Amino acid sequence: METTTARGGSEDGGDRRWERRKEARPGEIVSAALDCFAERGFAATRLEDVARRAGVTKGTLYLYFPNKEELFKAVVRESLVPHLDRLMGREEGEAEDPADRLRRVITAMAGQILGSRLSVIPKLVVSEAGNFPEIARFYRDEVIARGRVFVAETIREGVERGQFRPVDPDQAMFLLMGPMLLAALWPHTFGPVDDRPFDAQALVRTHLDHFFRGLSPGPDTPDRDARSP
Amino acid sequence: METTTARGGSEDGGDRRWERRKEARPGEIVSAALDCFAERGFAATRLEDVARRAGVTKGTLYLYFPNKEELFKAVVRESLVPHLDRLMGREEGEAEDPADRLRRVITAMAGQILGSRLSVIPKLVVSEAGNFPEIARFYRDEVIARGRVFVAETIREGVERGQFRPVDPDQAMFLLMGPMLLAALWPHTFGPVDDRPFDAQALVRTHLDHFFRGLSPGPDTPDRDARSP
Amino acid sequence: METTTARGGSEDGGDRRWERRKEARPGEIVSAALDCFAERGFAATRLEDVARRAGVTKGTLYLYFPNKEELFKAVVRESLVPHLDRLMGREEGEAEDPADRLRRVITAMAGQILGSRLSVIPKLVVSEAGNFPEIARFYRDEVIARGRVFVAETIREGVERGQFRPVDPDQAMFLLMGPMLLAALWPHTFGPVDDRPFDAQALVRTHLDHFFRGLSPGPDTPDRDARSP
Amino acid sequence: METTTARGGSEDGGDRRWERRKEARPGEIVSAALDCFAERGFAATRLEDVARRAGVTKGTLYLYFPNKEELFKAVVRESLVPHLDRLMGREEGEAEDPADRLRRVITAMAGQILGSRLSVIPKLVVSEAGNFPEIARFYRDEVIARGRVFVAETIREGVERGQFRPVDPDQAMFLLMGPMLLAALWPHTFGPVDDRPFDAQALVRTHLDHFFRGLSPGPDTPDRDARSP
DNA sequence: CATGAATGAGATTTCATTCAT
DNA sequence: TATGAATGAAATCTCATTCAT
Repeated sequence: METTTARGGSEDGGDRRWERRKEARPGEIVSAALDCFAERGFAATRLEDVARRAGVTKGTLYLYFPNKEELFKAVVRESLVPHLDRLMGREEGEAEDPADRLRRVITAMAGQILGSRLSVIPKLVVSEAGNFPEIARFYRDEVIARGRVFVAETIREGVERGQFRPVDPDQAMFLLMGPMLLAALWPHTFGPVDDRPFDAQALVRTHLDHFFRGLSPGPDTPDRDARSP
Repeated sequence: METTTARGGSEDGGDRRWERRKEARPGEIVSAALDCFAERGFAATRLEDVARRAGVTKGTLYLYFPNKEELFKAVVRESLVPHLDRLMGREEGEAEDPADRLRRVITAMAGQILGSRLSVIPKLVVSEAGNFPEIARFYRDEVIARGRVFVAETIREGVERGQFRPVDPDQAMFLLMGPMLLAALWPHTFGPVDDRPFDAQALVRTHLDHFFRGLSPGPDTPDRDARSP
Repeated sequence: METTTARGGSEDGGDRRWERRKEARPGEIVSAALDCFAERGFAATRLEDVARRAGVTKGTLYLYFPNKEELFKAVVRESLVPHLDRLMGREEGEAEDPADRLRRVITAMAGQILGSRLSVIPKLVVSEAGNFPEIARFYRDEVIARGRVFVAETIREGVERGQFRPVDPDQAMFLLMGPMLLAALWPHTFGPVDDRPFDAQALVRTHLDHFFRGLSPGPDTPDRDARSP
Repeated sequence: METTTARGGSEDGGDRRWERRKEARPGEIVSAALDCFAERGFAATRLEDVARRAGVTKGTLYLYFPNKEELFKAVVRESLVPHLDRLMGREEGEAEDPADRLRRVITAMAGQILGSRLSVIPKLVVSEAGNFPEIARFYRDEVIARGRVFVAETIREGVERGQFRPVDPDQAMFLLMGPMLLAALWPHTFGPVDDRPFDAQALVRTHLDHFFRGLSPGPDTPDRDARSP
């Protein structure tokens, strides 16, 4: 469908250079859309702005994407998913222990996603999911599910190895991702109005440190009261 | 779901328009607005919907609120802020130690906010802050700032007492609130499309447990690498 | 200032002083309306502003005037017409010759009308006549007609006396009033955006001078070409 | 009076919407706007009426004019200004003496402007200037200023040549334009309610005659009293 | 493929007017 | 007589989407 960063090398070499645009278009549009969404949000972005930034006209957008929503899905698919695939893909030798692997992936996420314009995507999803369930479904399937499996498996492995104390892997995943989400949303939400500096990278480092402390199978159990009130 | 106060028919003799209820109106409107915002989000909510649900006409809205944005701020001010004030107010004797106090407040927040329709408010703020900076500023001043002080002070006190290991109170606050935010956003974002049950209360309990573990001044420091990559 | 007219001395003397307001009300409202109309024009004036300035509420306005249009007519009737009646009323001895009489009246008009907030009224009439024919009719009957008769008669008298050259009295009236109208409209139209000073009084003096020159039965007829092209 | 291009039915196969006539549209819209403004005034004209009369939809208006005010300015710019430029442009040989030139221009104005629907424009400006200062400024710059220069210079020239008695050129301009303004406003103000015929052309002829009489450097000065009262 | 003129369905906001009190 | 809460009908302006060219 419409595609992609794609264009997997196939006919690329041909001499019909003047047709290059045709194949580049969708990618250019998607990139322009991400920029616009990042600046103004989904609803407030006018397709005309996207078109202008992509160097085409509004009509052209509709040649590649049936509507604004699909354009948004394309943005997620093209911009975020490949990153995540790369990040979470098993390394070659993969002798890493679970903690190291999580640390590596989360740190890379912090660097490559939180530190880039991609960090708006979670905000966009949160914002639009309600009115565009299709977006929610898509994001859950394409992004959340991948992360869920990766984190939960890694946690489970760590628990099995006795490296982590016994925890519910799913809950652990939420605990791991919570501060990450906050770090992603904060600059887009309060950045422009808050004067205190916000260092997402530092926060993530502290988070990882704290997270693994809490996960370590230490002898003491400080929970006086973990029951509900 | 259409109305509430309703109006029965239209030509029926009993004309319940022109009811003067100056006292009750603002509250009813705010409540109706919260419902509508919860269902459709801020931007997608039409003032006509709010009016209908509150049993008044569009014009009446403007009698009490100068514009949509102020209506939103009123929702936050009337619905959320009083809760927070109550939650974070010092108890009578207040001999609690810092951990107990945090635990109590967070648990109450989970019960009273995460478990209610108020949980949409953070989502609304995240969604609309970009286009309505005034909302962001307002929320930061009225909500975030309050919480920031409370949490940071409590953490600091715990650190001073030697109850917590030395941490930056501000970062600790983000770590504490991250999973809370996730718990608030999740149902409104993926609730309708995700089949797995999501138990915010249980997540918060686990979170608190894990959070204080990570904060305990245990002897071992498992951070192999807390430096940036 | 309040105005004028009305309340024709009849029961005024009574001791029921506390009821005075009731009788003063219409006048106060009319005066407030004139102020508002002067500041913002007819259409842009909100009845709420009029009410506030008159120290009453919107509803009260409707006790005295059935609608905005009638309020406007009342303004003209109460504010302008009495002035004109006084201005154009024959003096006691009235031995004046026509030129002196015109000069006196026009000069007084310049002083009392052009120099006061009453000068907006012509502007309001021009502005609203199209949408409110009733206003046009009313103004023509109550204001224009009076002036028409006065000026035309005086001119005719001057012509008969041989003091003025023979002219059509009606056309002469338009020629006399044209610059007066311009002097009334200019400040309300271009005053706020034009930096050059505009001295209506001086203009009127020059106008009278020039007007009577043109009217004097001099020997020479400079019109090379008074025919239409 | 309703429409023009019309659209016949609605379900009929021949769909005449979606006609692309980029060249013609702005002119048609401006013309339709002038008609509407003439009928109802600026504020009371709904853009929907303009659109319907121009045979387009509301949205199309905004393709060519960013807002109602700009549409009005376009009307003035396209309809009135070119006329004036033509009228006041120097003739070829231009040996005319000042009086002849003024006479020619004013007579042409009377014929081409007073005698056409363009005569509403002054009325519109007077009506709306208060609420739309931008319109006032624009009109002063584009129309008044041109006329001011032309008339004042011509008068000055006449004075220098000894053809006119010494007068302040600016005041003379107001005196010249006063009756012209009256002639323009009258039909739009009292035309529909006044039964007496109003012959603007004849009035202008008389005005010119009278104006130049008053300007002629005759020996006698009839002003007994040109000083302020 | 691409264009961009044209559409048309709203959405917020304003205010003259009404009427229960 | 007076109030002022409530109404409801616009009116401007926006923008995703369509489609003739």
